[in-house]
Amino acid sequence: MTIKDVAAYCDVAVSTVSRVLNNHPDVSEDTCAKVLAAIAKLNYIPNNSARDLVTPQGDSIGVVVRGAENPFFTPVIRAIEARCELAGYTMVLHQIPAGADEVAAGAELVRSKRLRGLIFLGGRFDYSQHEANALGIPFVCCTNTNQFGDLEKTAYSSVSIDDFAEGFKATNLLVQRGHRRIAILLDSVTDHSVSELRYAGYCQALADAGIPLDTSLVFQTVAFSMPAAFERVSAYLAQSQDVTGIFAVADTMAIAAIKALHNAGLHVPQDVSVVAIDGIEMSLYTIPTLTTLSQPQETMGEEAVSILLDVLSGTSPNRHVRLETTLREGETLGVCKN
Amino acid sequence: MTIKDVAAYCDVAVSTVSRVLNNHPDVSEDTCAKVLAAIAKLNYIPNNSARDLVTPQGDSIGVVVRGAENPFFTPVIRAIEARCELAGYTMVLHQIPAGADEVAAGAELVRSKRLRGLIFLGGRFDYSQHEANALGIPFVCCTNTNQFGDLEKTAYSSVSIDDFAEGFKATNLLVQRGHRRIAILLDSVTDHSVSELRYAGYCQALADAGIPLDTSLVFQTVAFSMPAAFERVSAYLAQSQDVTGIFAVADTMAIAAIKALHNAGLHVPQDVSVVAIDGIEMSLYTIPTLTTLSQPQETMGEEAVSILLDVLSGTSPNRHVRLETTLREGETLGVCKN
DNA sequence: ACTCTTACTGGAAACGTTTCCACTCACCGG
DNA sequence: CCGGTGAGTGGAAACGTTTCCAGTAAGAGT
Repeated sequence: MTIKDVAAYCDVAVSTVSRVLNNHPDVSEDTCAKVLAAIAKLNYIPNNSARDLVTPQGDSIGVVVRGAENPFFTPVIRAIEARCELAGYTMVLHQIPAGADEVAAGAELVRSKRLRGLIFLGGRFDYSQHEANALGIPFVCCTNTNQFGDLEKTAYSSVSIDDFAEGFKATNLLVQRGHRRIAILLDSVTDHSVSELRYAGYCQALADAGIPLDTSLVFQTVAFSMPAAFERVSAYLAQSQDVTGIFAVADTMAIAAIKALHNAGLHVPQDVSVVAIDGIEMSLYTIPTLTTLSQPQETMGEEAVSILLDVLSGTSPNRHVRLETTLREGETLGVCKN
Repeated sequence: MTIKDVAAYCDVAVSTVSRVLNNHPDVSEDTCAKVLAAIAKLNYIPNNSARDLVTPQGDSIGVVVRGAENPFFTPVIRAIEARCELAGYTMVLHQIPAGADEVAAGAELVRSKRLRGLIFLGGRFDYSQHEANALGIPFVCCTNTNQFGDLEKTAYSSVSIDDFAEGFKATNLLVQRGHRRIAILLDSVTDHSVSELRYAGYCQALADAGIPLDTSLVFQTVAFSMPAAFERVSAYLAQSQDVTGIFAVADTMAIAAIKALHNAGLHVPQDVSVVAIDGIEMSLYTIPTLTTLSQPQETMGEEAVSILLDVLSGTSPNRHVRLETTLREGETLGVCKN
């Protein structure tokens, strides 16, 4: 069933059918109606590959998600897909393990699919010119931003919160309530991920409060995983219970930490306060409700697509967008009693 | 940068380059090496549209997810994508609102992308021959199965648990511990979704135990949403607190219910027991840990793709696969004290 | 009645592949 | 020395579109 069959069926040229298909202006009403009827009757479906072939550009946008098991990404991805759809693009989702190299995965995706742009979710915040060249198409780094480098010169775009500032803010929530034994629960401080920036904010907040950094309170885990976070906190509590506040860089980890505290017989927030960053829906329903700096997940996804479309259309150069969190006050933050 | 450029660059015919690209046997080692070098040097990327055009079949499998905000689907989708990738297919994900019509969405997807098969996640369990025809390509209904119709004659495949039996089992967990005021928290009992079957199992379990069905204990909500479940349970508790057991057809709803109970001053499981079906990771970390019948999420996704590939290759006709749940014993199930 | 527009339509090239067919050349056996 | 074989290669058709260009017919203006 091709355009030719349709053309033959209603005795017009293929070009006429094509015009009808693409809403071209100069085609008479009768012809248009006739063709439309034939299309419906024959249940004709245009072949997108052929269309893609002749039109210069593809119509797909790749999304590489590192650590998609984190429910934080779900609304972001949904927003991206919706926005892509609206703009006539197809979202091609590719999920990679938390430890994997998203640039390599992205390059592979570019190579095998017909992508016009790429969005990285949960990757690093830092990409070299060389990596950008290797990718060869515009890309947006979503959910984290390089705070250290010179953003003006980057060969890519980004949309994120100010991770340093938010890490600082979260830690400060604890500091202001008198906590001094404040642990941080994070991924890795050296992989150029969001953890590194939030950790820097944590360090700054401690420093400003005159609290020396105690590395035994830096709970590094892997992959934002709940089991890992649970184990790490449990292991610490088995040794010592002097911690009074925990700043988790992700809601999921915070929830796992609360469970670990609970299992160790500690109460939140009476014995230990917990704050996090993310604002996933689930953390509204934990007991106690999580206090967290909520990220605008939908907006992030939408903004990522918007930026990409702008760059693709040449409307604007690469840019870096910072969004605000909102403090979602839960029940896990209390005054330090010690 | 096309295959012609590569051919010109190393002074061979395009057909030769094509052969190298597709690992055809009869091409000499020297030529092969020469072409490969040129490809690398020129950074040539084959145009998939052109390839798709000439090869008879597309390489995409569509996945329509209804209510993707449910974290239950996350591992399923990941498994589907991994399996597609392995088989050389591209997964095209399309998320639709909980109330939407997945067949219409699927048809639209088939129309616009170049799909070979389709997987429905979280849709209905029942599809008519007419709908199958309209879709025009093989599809798998994943996560639920028609228990009422004659499966042998269906024009589609499915992979799921035995929703009726599991609904029965879950309810029985409560019955066996002496509960008689057992509520069910579900979506809609009449939309041919998973809720309907689990509800039937619930009714059966009650009937077997000689407990009359009390429709005021049937908590219908919409869209498996946590806020809706929370509101529904809260509203009931504001009227009456005589319920001693709740069977939630999804973990998410159970978690919301537990929160509602907690806010109403009731303890789980001392005052009210809660059981659910799903087994999402998060429910291992709730306080108390959720007792749930855990579905093999990865296996479901993998199986869905396997079936689809078999049907596509003609290896086997449409088939219906039933998987087993495993009881994940948490802390939300207790003996009825009344 | 003749040209000039205007409105529409048809024909054909082009997009970048794959694959079939035909061709060349070296080599082998007779 | 010659026909046959087979490996390697080139040429060209085909896939289903879009779009440019040319063409036709009708209607308007002279």
